[in-house]
Amino acid sequence: MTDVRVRIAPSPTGPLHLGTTRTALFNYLFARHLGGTFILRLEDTDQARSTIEYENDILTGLHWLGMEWDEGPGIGDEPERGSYGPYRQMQRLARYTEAADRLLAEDKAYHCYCSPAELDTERKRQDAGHEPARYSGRCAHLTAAQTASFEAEDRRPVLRFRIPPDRTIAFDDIVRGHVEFDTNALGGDLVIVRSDLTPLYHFTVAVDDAAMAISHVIRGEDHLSNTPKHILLFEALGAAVPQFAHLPLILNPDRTKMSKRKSQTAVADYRAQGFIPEAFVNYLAFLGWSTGTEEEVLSLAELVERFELSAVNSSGAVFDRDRLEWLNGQWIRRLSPEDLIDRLRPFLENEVAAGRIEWMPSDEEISALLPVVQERLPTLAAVGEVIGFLFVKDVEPDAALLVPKRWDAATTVAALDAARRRIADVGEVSWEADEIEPPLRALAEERGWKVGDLFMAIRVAITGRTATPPLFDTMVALGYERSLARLDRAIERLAARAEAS
RNA sequence: GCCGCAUUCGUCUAGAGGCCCAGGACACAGCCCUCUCAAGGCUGAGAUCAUCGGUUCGAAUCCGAUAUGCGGUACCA
Repeated sequence: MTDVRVRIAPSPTGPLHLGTTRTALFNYLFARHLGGTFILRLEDTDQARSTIEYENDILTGLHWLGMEWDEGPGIGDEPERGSYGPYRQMQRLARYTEAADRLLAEDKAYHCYCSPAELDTERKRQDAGHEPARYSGRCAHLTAAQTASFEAEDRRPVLRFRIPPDRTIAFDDIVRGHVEFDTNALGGDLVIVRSDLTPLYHFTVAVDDAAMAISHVIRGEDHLSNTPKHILLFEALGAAVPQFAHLPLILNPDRTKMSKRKSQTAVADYRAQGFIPEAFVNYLAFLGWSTGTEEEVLSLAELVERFELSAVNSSGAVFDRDRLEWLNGQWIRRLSPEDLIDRLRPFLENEVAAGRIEWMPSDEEISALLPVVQERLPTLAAVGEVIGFLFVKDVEPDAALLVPKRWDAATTVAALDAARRRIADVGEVSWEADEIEPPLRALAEERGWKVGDLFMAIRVAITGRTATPPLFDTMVALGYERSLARLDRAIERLAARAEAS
């Protein structure tokens, strides 16, 4: 068997897309599982839309997810690595020109002088007549005189590849099985070089896959219909035809192909929202594939071990953010404390920058909080919600929230006041959760209050919210003085309000 | 229009002729745990396996038709 060489070929015309990422993942898993080579090639021939920012976003995102490639740009400090380069199509232009010239010389391609407007009216006419849209082949056999006349009109020709008529192109797709196409339904001769002499996708992909000795083309289902064109091009180029595997599409909730119009598609956005790479990769791997066992939470290395291309599904998969969040929580809970702190730090800094918290907690403070925080984080970005109230000078509890539903304001003031005294009695030296809790339970029992009501009043007074980590751990984290101060403030505010009404 | 691909709980999926009047997970509901929120545990609801016909002793699994959906049909990738 020949060497396994696969590639991901993103186009830097937008930020790293979820679909591209999933395709990259499956290529990566396939290559690593078989000990093959994983290649990154940048398809940047659409100069109008490609930018260096998008290119960086794509490389950064792929690195972030841990899918290291063996050949291509952006490996370590090198501009690129690998002996099949260059890996940017704009740097391979000479190769496309050479291949195009060859096809032209062999009469497998020809110059076409039809203008876009002419082609457009032709298509409209076909559409109106319920005919399949296809290029008529008007320029397929021009005489020297006709060519000269077009040139005299200063028309700039495109290069068209001859699609042979009446042939059946068949291949065995690794995920879909046997697929056949009639070459008459391919839309006629294919433009492979623009009138400005830049090459087009179908052409560059075949030239490059051949030149880079790609053994398996693993890509989205949206390319299935293009495959016969590619096969014809491989043949014309005298190259071996690789194996194909067309992956099911990732879908919007309405089951159309996932788009940024209807879904969040940029990987960088998920990263910014506190999803971690372990979860992301884990989630994506299970879109269209599964191990066949009941395992759900698997690392990249475990996925590599289990991956089988032939086990990939053939029907599209709706992206389910709820499930991603669940997996993210699973992975966050599996992180070591040191690791979690490192990953949380930028999100806390972001909270500071956004003014949602007033200062940056120290590593020691975060570390002390971790046991109660870790299981409460669906995403890293949720950290502000969970412990942010500790890192602001004051909270301003809503008076309505302060009063438990079974109580009135007067009872609440009395209860907070009594609690404040018990808490003060604990003293700064004994300031531990186990020391604070018993006297407050005793207080509730003495007064015949529901423990939950008392604790809720204290919780809101101290944190300003009704959902927090365990109360006494929270108080310890806040500190003796600050806890008492917040209680005082709450009592004051509530008393003033009670009087006023 | 033409060509192609697909169709199992709301969603991701298991299932490759009898183990399936269909299993797991997310989401949802209830209960337990519990100071709230989570996490965790248990239980539940949820799929006439798109429809029709065929092959077979037997079909979610094989074949055909139909329907529906999606993808492609560019001097985009």
